[in-house]
Amino acid sequence: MSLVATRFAPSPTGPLHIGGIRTALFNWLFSKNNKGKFYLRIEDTDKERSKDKYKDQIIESLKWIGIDHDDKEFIQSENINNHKEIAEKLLKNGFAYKCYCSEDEIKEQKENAKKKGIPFVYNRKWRNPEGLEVPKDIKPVTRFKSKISGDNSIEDLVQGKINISNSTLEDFIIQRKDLTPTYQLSAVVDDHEMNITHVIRGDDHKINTFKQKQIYEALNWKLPYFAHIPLIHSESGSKLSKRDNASTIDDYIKMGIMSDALRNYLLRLGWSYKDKEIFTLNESIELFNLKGVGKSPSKLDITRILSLNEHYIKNIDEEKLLKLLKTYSSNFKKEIDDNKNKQIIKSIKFLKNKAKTLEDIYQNAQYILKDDIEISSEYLKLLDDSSKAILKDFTLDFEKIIQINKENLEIIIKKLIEKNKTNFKGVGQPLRIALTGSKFGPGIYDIILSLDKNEVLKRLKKIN
RNA sequence: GGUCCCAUCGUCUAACGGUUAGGACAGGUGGUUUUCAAUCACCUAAUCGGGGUUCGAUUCCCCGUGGGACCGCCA
Repeated sequence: MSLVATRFAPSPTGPLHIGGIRTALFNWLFSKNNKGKFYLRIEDTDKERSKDKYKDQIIESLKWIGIDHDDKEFIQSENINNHKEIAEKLLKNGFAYKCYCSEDEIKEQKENAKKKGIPFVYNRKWRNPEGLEVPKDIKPVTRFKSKISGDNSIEDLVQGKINISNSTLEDFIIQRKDLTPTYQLSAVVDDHEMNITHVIRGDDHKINTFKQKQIYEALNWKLPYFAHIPLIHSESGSKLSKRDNASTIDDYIKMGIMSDALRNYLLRLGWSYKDKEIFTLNESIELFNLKGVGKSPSKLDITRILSLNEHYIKNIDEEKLLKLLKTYSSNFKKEIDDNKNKQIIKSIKFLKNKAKTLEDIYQNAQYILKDDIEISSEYLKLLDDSSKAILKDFTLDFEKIIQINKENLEIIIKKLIEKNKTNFKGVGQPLRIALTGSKFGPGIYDIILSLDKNEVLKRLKKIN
């Protein structure tokens, strides 16, 4: 058994959002840093909302960002018999009891509490069933016999010591009326069976910890370490939810964000190491620790993601960038034909300098990717007679060039500028429009040099 | 409402109780430039408020204020 084991335990009730990805990342990083294990557990005990397609999507998302789990993923519902057995054991040993309250009764208690402005805590009616008659028409739930008095505390690896008064904890349900176990029970049983040593999760689970701790104690099981990391907030300032826009991994992939960039962004969101901003995967494994995790929630900042992405686009190996671009294009745009590879590699040096996303590269490479350049009427208007004359002159000179390079092109263009008493723009803009169909894009020399000579001539002649 | 947690530039964050409170992103100004960019130089910008403790608080304590999480037969 290894010293450290962590797990990521999402419920497959929707696509993973990046808060979840970050939790997974921190767990993964922590276990890698400690040369331990990292497991994935699919918490699918809510049968109505759990979907296989989400399970697959979650696994895909993790894989995309570079997180791999040890062993096969653990499916919580497959362990349901064990959960039930433990519930029985708790019942038998007096740590839990059957509660025959009807749903209406509970509802009434809740409304009363609301009216009085006091917090709702189930009134523990069936904790002591003496003198109560068991109703025949009600299937009972199983409740855990929570401590009523005293204080309780946990030593959290991120939050420090957290105290709570036991009186605020209710006798929570561990088994539904259909006898299926609830989260509080299943999570504890599975964490125990999987020998999880460190539970790293969002701090929305903080209160659960006190409930779960009591289950551990009742069973005489060793309590794992807990680390509750602060949540990621949306721009609006509240907990990131599945309903927020652009918060799933797929949304970022679609935007043309690369996994390294997102990984780096998520790493630095809530965690820091001195002044360091850029971390390779290996660096992040070596340097990650729980001490560096802050306590306050952080806001999602898309410009930061973009700027990190820009950094990675500029620094990644060009062959790899081409591969990513092609994957991106075939997934979300138009497939890039292999016969364009050589040309793109040649151009990627300057294309990547003006891109924040893969989509930007794709857009700026349109003049290469499209065999037929279309010029919108708006731009066509810019090509007046004098511009056309310049293009014609350029064509004549260009045809004569034997060795096409920047120096030779400069000579021609300089000559044209002088002859027409204009500036570089006077020559550059018509050329750009003729060759790319756009006013924006890479430098003129870059464009010409990256196109085949015949292709340049073809495009120029089409204008005149 | 109850319980718990949090609080440094707009954002992400540094700072053994002693720093001109640092960095990054964004923003601004200027240089370079054929468009858009990129790039280079420089600049703006923060310790939530009030009390303590201390020779000295961003840092420790208390109160307030603000924000968040939880309060499901969801996980």
